[in-house]
Amino acid sequence: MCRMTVTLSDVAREAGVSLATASRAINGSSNRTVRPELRDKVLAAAHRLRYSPDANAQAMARGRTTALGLVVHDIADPYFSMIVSGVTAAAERAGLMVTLASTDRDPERELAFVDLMQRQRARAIIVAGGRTDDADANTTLADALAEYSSHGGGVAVVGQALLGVDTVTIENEASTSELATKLHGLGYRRFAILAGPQGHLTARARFNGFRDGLAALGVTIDDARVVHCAFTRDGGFEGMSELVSRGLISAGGAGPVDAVFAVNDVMAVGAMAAARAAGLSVPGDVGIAGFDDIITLRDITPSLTTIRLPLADIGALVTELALSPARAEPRIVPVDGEVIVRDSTPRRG
Amino acid sequence: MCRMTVTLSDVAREAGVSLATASRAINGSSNRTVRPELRDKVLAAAHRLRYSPDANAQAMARGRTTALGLVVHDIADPYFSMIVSGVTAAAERAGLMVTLASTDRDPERELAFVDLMQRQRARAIIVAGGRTDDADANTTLADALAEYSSHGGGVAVVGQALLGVDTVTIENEASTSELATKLHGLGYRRFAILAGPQGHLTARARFNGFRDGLAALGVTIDDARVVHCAFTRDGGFEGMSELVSRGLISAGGAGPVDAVFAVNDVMAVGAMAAARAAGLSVPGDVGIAGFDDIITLRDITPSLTTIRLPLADIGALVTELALSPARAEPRIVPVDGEVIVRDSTPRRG
DNA sequence: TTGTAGGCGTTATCAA
DNA sequence: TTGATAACGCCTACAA
Repeated sequence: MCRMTVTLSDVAREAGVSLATASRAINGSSNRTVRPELRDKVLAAAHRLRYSPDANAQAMARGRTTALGLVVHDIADPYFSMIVSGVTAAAERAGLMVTLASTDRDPERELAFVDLMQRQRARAIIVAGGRTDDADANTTLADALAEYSSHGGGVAVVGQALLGVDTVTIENEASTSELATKLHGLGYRRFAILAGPQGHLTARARFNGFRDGLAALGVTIDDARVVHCAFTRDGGFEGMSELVSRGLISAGGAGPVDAVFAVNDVMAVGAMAAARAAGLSVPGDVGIAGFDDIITLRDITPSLTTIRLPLADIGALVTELALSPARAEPRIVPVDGEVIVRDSTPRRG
Repeated sequence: MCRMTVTLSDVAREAGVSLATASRAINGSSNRTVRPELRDKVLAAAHRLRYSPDANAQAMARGRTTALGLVVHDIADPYFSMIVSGVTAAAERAGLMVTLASTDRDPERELAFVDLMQRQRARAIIVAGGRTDDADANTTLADALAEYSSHGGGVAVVGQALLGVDTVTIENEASTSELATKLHGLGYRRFAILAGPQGHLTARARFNGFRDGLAALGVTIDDARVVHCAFTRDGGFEGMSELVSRGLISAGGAGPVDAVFAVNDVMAVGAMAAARAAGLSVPGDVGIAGFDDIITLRDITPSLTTIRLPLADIGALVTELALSPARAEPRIVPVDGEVIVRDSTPRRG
């Protein structure tokens, strides 16, 4: 039934060769030097005994592992699951296995995972997900990553470049600025913004870019039209409800606001739901735009004006960064978003 | 810069104690026996030297790891990412790290991953995702899992109970049968089905359940109204387009079909898009129902009649199964779906 | 309570 | 080309 584990020694004995030879035959070590005849004998023995190499022992002997650590805020969020998809694909290509942690934005859990990967001697760690402006948390994480990195581990993050490591940054400002310009070009003039949580840097960047884009066109957004809310569907719902209850949006597009920009797609969808719940029509009474171009939401009605991010590519990219030899200076790789205008913001007569 | 790795020996020397004592102090081994005074000295030394235990070495010495393998078909699919979310949460509670593979439904990659986890001596392997009727692939996978299991690894799958291991099954037939009954109760009589791929067992079960539920009410579905298509959004789109082009669905609900059941939500959404693209209205011209109750799609318009699955719970459940001591007989844990009627299938006058 | 020493399964060095 | 044998970093009887 459950005989002891078969080790390489067993295989060697079975094949009538030395341990060293068996090792060489099975993994074709550096100097490919083992007579085919013996090699086959070893392989046959290994197969016969159902030998399975112990990866932990190999890792120890070789001094390197085959693990890649990946931290995301929330794996159930389509934004992250798409990035993870890109990472797993790239990792598989690189012959690595990915160890995943979904930390729910908890700095302590992020830290714990970095420590865990450090102990696992993982080859690299990837951190996905925007930071907040919690300087302590960022510093602590940066320190942990630096410590890990100083022992030869690769590190890369997607988000803001403030962890002192290779980073894939999203051109949030530029993209939202462009979105603002396009919406303006479509005839929108009176904007409100569902700006996400206060300390959320990605949310902030998207908000700033949008506001600045408008400012460049001479349009300003007063504070009463900026609602801070959770970075989630429910946050969008509540934010929009707030706008409605403030009397900013009303039927016939006659309200003080003719378009709402939500700093991500799921918020935008929540906002749409809130609008409907309030008896308002989108885009009839108000236009709505989001950010991310989440695939699952591509069939929403009306189709959502948004900014497309190549999330899977970003995952692949950050993996390459994490795996490539470290530079003295951290590399920053900016990724552009593409504004996509759809039915949720038709031309405003 | 990159000094050699700090080992436990270094810590022991620095603390002026033996290796054994250092080991006991740091991990508080079985018999908690180490004078507080010494313990503190060791801990201080460890901290001073920035000691990080080598998990691989520990795994080898202890003879057990802390890894949990998880295979899904496609991590970018919200169905799976939700399950993964449940698994990662449960794994964290159990003090395990999860190693993820997204296999894109490729049997060879599934196998490769099981083998990989076998070599890693992972504590357990979880396989999420319905099987196909490819007997060879199923047998091969079952064998690999059995082999793994015979070495003491835990195994559990969510899907069909044909791998000979603990399984969380979805009550596909019962749920879809109930859905059929409810739709019938709402006045629908002339159904078409977007049935998914031919060999896909989950798709088949959902189709069968729906058909049987109708049959019990004296309603039959002839083959012309069953379209096989990919288990994806695009599959749903194409399937619906096919139905339309066959002249089965037309404006005013006057066509031969008054409701379409898609075997999952993303297909249903694709079908909605196709209906719209064909100038048809949902639910005006045709009702549509799906399966899964994907959260991200909960705000789709019209809101989708579907069957809710507690996906995160399923993830937690399958994790518990995988981690609990193996039984002689595989356990089968059925999970019910809950029919949720929404706007996409209003009462039919 | 602490220390000594053997072992975990491989790889790698160095002779033969 | 092959084979002893020493690491690899840690845990754990067993002995002191």
